[in-house]
Amino acid sequence: MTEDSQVDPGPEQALGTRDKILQAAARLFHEQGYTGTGVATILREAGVHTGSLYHFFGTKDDLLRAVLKQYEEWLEPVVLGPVEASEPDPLERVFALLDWYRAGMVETGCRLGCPLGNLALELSDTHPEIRPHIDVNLKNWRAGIRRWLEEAGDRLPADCDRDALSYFVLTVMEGGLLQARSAGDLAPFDASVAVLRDHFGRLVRQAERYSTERNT
Amino acid sequence: MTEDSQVDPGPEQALGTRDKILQAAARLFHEQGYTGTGVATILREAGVHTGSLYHFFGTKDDLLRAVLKQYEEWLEPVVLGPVEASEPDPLERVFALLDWYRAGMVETGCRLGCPLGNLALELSDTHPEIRPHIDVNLKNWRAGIRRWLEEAGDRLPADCDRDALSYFVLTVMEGGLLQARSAGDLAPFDASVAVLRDHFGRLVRQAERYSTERNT
DNA sequence: CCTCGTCTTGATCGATCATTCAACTTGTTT
DNA sequence: AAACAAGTTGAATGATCGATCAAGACGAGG
Repeated sequence: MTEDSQVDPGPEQALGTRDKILQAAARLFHEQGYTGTGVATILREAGVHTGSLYHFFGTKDDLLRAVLKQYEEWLEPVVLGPVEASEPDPLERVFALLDWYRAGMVETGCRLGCPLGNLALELSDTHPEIRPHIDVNLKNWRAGIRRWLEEAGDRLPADCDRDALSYFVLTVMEGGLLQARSAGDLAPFDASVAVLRDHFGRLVRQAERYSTERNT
Repeated sequence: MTEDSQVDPGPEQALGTRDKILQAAARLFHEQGYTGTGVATILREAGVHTGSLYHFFGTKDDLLRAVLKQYEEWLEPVVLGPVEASEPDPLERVFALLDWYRAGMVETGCRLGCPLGNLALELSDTHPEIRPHIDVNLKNWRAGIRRWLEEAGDRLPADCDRDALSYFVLTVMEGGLLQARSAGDLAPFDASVAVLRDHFGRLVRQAERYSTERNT
């Protein structure tokens, strides 16, 4: 019996035990937070047993680290890649990213928000050994955004601090999501994105102004 | 013995049992989060016993609500008032507020951050009955900021959406703090505030430009 | 067929979780 | 001084916490 007997299990069922745990843990940490999620719940949702979890992950902390590692690996293929594929304009990619997050919030009725942001605020004080792992993720996000800003070339003013601006985009995203979740309404997020767009508009117009001056 | 015997207890010791619990709970929720703080810890830090806590607060949830209520009452006297007293310029008050938060982060070595923001991300999904209480607090903050923006009058462009801008200021604050705590460094916060200041500068210059045009 | 390493099963551990409660002290009212 | 409410004490509850571990299942290599 080298071939599969009976039915072909769906791709969801085909996950190995380790991946089932990882998937369930990621979802539950996102929904309920790290401290708020018990190991027993992860086991139940993943459909595995105690020993399996502790076979692959020595500790609940280790499991969290594995989840954060997976987030690192997903950034390019799941987040940045699709955005770059759907939006050629580097500056518009910033807002496509924000829209992507917005769509996620609409789907869940203003719940959940950013998994990294949630863990960041929950754990960066109490779990010092976890903080760097969250920081690496945010750093990668920021590097992706900065790449777009640099691609934009002279469409942004030459003296514009693209590093600070890449921090700023993440800031707007996380801060906007925080307020949207508290309000149960996307208005705070939308208002924040609108102001960010206004700011980008001013930067672009300033760069255009300089460029036309140079050509006369 | 109608008069106090022996020593006059310091103002810290003079707190009633209820206030001691409230103070300890507020501090611990801020440091460790709501889920991460056990009732036993609150009792130990407050120096009271089980029954006392449940005499004044029927539930851990009720205690959290009382903490949030206290935050509401503290906003004017502890936050907005001092900022307004120290900084007469309404626009500069926005940045004085951000500086006030920054100073708190410096004191604690980039720890803690905003107590409301922490609770917002931790609980707005899992504790739906708490979410409105957090939202009211954020709404009050925003109202205070919007008051300043309106005081600024025509120093901001007439078509400038002050409501969106007040959302935006809070967004920058919370988003900047989140990144600063993850990084263990204030650079993300400072970079974000710098961009915000740049944006305000552009708004003010736009308003000035319009005003001089009108006068010629 | 046997054995070894990988993985799974599930009972079990002590610690901690939020909460309850009856007994007790204290201060005020009559 | 009797009565009563307000507040305190601390033991005890069952539930759940993260983690351990011995026993078994399973496939691969000899």
